[in-house]
Amino acid sequence: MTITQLYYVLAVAENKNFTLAAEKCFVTQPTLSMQIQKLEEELGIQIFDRTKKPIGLTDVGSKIVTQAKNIVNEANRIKDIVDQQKGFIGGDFRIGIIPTIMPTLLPMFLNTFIKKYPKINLIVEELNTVDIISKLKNGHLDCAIAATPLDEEKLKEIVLYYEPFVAYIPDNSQNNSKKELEVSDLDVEKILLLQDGHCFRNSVLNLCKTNNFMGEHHFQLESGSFETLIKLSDEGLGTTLLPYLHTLDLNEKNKAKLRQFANPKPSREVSLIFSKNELKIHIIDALKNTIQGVVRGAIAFSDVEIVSPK
Amino acid sequence: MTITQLYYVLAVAENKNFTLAAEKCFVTQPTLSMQIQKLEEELGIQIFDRTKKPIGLTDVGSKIVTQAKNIVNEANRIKDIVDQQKGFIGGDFRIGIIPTIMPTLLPMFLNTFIKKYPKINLIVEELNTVDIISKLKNGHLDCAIAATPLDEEKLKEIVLYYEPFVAYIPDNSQNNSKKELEVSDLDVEKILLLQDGHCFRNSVLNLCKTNNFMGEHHFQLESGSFETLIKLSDEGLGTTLLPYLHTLDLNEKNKAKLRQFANPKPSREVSLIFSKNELKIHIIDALKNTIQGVVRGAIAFSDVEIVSPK
DNA sequence: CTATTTTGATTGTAAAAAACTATTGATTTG
DNA sequence: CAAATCAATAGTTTTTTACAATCAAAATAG
Repeated sequence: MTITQLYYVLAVAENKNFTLAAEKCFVTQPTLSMQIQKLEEELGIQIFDRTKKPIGLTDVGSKIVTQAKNIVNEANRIKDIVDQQKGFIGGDFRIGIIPTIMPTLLPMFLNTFIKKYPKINLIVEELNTVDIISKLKNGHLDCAIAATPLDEEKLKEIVLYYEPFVAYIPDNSQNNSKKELEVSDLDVEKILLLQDGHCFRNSVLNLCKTNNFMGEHHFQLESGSFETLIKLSDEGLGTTLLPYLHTLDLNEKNKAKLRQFANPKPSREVSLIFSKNELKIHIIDALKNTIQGVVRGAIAFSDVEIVSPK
Repeated sequence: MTITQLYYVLAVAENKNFTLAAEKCFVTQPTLSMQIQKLEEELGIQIFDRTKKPIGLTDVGSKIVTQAKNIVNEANRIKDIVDQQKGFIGGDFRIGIIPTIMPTLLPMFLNTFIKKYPKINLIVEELNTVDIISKLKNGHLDCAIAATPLDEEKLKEIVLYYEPFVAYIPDNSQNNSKKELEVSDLDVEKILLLQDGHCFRNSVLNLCKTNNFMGEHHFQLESGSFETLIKLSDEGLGTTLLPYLHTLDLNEKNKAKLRQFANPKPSREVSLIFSKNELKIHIIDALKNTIQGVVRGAIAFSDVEIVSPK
C-alpha cells in the first residue's frame, strides 16, 4: 500500500469516474486503474463496485476511503512540519469564519493579506461555531474566526478585537431624551438576537448563558443575517443589537434608529482560534497581525472597556 | 514520500543505527540509507543528525518521527478495516489492564483465550486508568480492562462483572458477634484504600467522588498492590477492603481476618473499554465472552445486588 | 436495433524506482 | 596503529510504475 494509491482511491471516490480521476491525478487512466487493482488485490477486497453506474463504493470501500482521507491528511502534515521549520509562509491555508463576522471582517483584511503573502492559497469557509470547533480539531481547518470564549481544551484563542454592540431601536423617539443608552434601559426579554456571535463579554448583558434564550418571543433565530434581524425589528418585533462594524454600512434611515450604549458597552470578543498543535503558526501570526492592523483603524478601542477574558 | 520510507525512518529512530534498522526492516543497509536520503532530499531537511554517536534526531526530525508514527498507525488501520470485513479473528491485539485487576483476572482467562484464538497475538500491558484512557484514544491500545464508569465521551464500556469487596479487619475479634458486616460498621475515615480501582458502585460507600481521599491518615497510596495494603493493615494502620477475587488466594491466617459484607455489598464495576471507532470488534467480542465465561464460575452474581450503572 | 460514445480493463514497452552486492571512507575501539 | 564498526557510494539487477495503444462492455443516440 502506498500513499499514491490512496490518493488514486480518493480521486475515484470523489469523481466516481476512473478517467476523470486519472486526469485530476495527472496520470493516465490505465496507470490509475492498475494501481487501484493492485491495492484491492493486496488487501484482498474490492473497494469499488464497478457494476454500478456511476461507479460506487463497496461497504468496506467506504470505510477505506474514510481512513484513506485520515492517512493522506496526516501525511500532508509532514510538509507543514517542514514548512514551519523553514519559516515558509505559503501553501494552502484554510480558515473558517462565522456568518455574523464574515461579511464585515473579510473584506477589511482579505486584499491586504493576499497581496502581502502571495504564496498563501487562502481558502475561506463560512461555518457556524459548532462546525468550526470540530473542523479545527480534526484538521480540516487551520484556523477560524468566531465569537469567544469557546472554552475548548484543545483549541487556543487569540483575541483580535472587542466589537461593541449598538442598539437598533425602531421607535427611537421615545427615549430620545437621553443621548447614550444604558444597558438597564433595555428589556432583555424583548430583545431580538441571533444564536451565533452574541456572547457578551463582562456580563454586561448576560444572555449567552441561557442556551435557549427565547425571551418573550415564540421563535428563535438559529441562523440568519443581521439584515433579517433589522427587518424583523422594523416590523415591530422588538429592539435588536448590531455589532458595531455592521452598523457602518447601514442606510441613513436605519442609522437614525441606532443608539450607542454608555460605557461599559456590551460587546463581543472576536478571536482567532486554532488547534494547539497547529503547525502553520507563522501564517496564523501573519493573519493576526494583518487583521489587528486593519481593525485598529475601524474600532476605537477606547470605546470599549477592555477586561482580559478569564 | 512513501509509507515504506516512513517505516525506515521509524526503524532508524528506534534503533539509532542504520545497519540494525535495515535488518529489522528486512532490507540491506544501503537500501535503507538511500531511501532515507531520498526522503530528506525531497523534504529539503535533515531528519537525522549523523555527526552524533549514536545517531540522533534533528529538531525537525523528531517532529517528523512523531508524525510518521501517526501516519503509520493510521495506515495500519486499513488492514484492521479489511480484517473486520472478513470477520478475521487474528493479528496484533493490545490490551491494557489496571494493576489491581491484572494479577487475579489475567490468569483466569489468558490460557483459554489464546488456545481458542491462536491467530491472535495478544499483547498485555499493565497500565493505570489515566494511561489507559489516553492510549485507547490515540490507538495505542485496542481495548482495556479497568474499574468503571469512566464517563469518557469517546470510549465505550461493556460491564464484565461486579466484584464485591470484602473487608480485611486485622483485629477481627471485637465484632465477631455479628456474622456479616454492615457498611455502617465501617469508619470510612479510617479505611485504607488504593487510588485505583476503588470506585464503588451504587453509592454504598461513596469514596471515589472525593478525588483526594485521605481519610484520617496522613498518606495516600498512589499505586501499589493489595499485598502492601494487607501488610499496612496488619501493622495496625486500619481496616482495608479487598476485591473478592483477591481474597481467594490468601493464606489461612489472613483469611481469618476477612469479613463479608451484608447485601447490598460494596463492589466495583469491572468493564471492557474500547474506543467507539475501534475496528477489532470481533476480537473484543471474543474476549468479552471468554472473560464472562470464566468469571461466571468464580463470582456468584447473586451475591451482588446488580443495579445497572447510570 | 444498430452505430456511436463512454469508460474501464488489458497488453506491451519504456522509464523510474527500489533492492541487492561489493566497496569505500570515516570514526571509534582495543 | 590495526581492527572493527558503521554509514555512504558505486554499479547492477529486479521490480514497479507509467505510458501509448487497444480492447471490451455498457450506455446512449439515431
